[in-house]
Amino acid sequence: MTTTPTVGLLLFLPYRAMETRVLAALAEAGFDDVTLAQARVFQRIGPNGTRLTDLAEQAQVTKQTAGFLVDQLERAGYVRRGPDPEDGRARLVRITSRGSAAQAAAAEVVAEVEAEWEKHLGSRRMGALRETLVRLREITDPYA
Amino acid sequence: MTTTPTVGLLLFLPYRAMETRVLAALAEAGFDDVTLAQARVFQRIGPNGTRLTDLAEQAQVTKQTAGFLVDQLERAGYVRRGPDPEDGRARLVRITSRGSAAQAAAAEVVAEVEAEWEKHLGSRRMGALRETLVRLREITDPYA
DNA sequence: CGACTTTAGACAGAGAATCTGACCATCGTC
DNA sequence: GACGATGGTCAGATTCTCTGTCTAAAGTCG
Repeated sequence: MTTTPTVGLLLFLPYRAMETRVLAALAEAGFDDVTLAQARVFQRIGPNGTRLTDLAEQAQVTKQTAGFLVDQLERAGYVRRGPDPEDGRARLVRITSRGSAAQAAAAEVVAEVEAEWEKHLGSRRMGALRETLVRLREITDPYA
Repeated sequence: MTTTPTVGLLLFLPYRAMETRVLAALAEAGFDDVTLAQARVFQRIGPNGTRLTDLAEQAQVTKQTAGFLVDQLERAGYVRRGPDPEDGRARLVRITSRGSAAQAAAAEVVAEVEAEWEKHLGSRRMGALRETLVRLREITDPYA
């Protein structure tokens, strides 16, 4: 198969490569109880906490699913649920110190992989890629 | 959150948008019994048939999972399993006429979405994106 | 204020997707 | 022809995800 795949699939390949690398590195660093699905939600928790509904929306899963994954992250000590001062119904999912450590480890690998990509592509192309993707996000991400 | 996400996540967003659009269009066109997981495998079946093991490898799932999904695609009439003339152990997964019809419908939407992207980005940027992704594939896709 | 609608989240149960482990048949090699 | 590697299946367990239903707290409008 020497046919060039669609842009869609071409986008997916490096994304998956990144995801795989990050998850492997996390496991290596002792965070070996995080699953891919959990990481996809975890990744979206902001520094000041994020509501479950927002997490669900951004990860494009139902709030039940998001809740299920947050339960696990909570049991593993990566996040905790707290009240939302601005809304009595809502609860904020916040990152614990263990969660921060994991995030830091993840960020390190992300930087490493991005550096590899930049080395392969050249910094001009890498910069253009980043910029193009940001523009593309405008029409492909409803939560931009 | 106005922070620019990582390139990894930026790659994912348009990919998912494409995937969602294609699946919705397929459902619209009467192919409403295909799930996302099935489509991800289906997408990789070549015109001359593909072995289960190859499908599994490319989709990065176990051969059991690939087999499970192919079972469903077969039951729904999108593919059929046949012998592999070159290897008695192997069986080739081939696309049926119904499968081809679905593929054609999918290709149509892909072209449509890519046209939207090109309109938004401009043809120069779109071309550069495609080229950059092909290069990036060299170091991120073990099956390139 | 008080009734109505919406929103945030949880609980329960079912279904889909994925994995590990064990197994058989065929291929390639020596 | 024996032996390790490869392609595929079967069985069972786990993980992920969804639909449906429910409660509590906002928000809206008379």
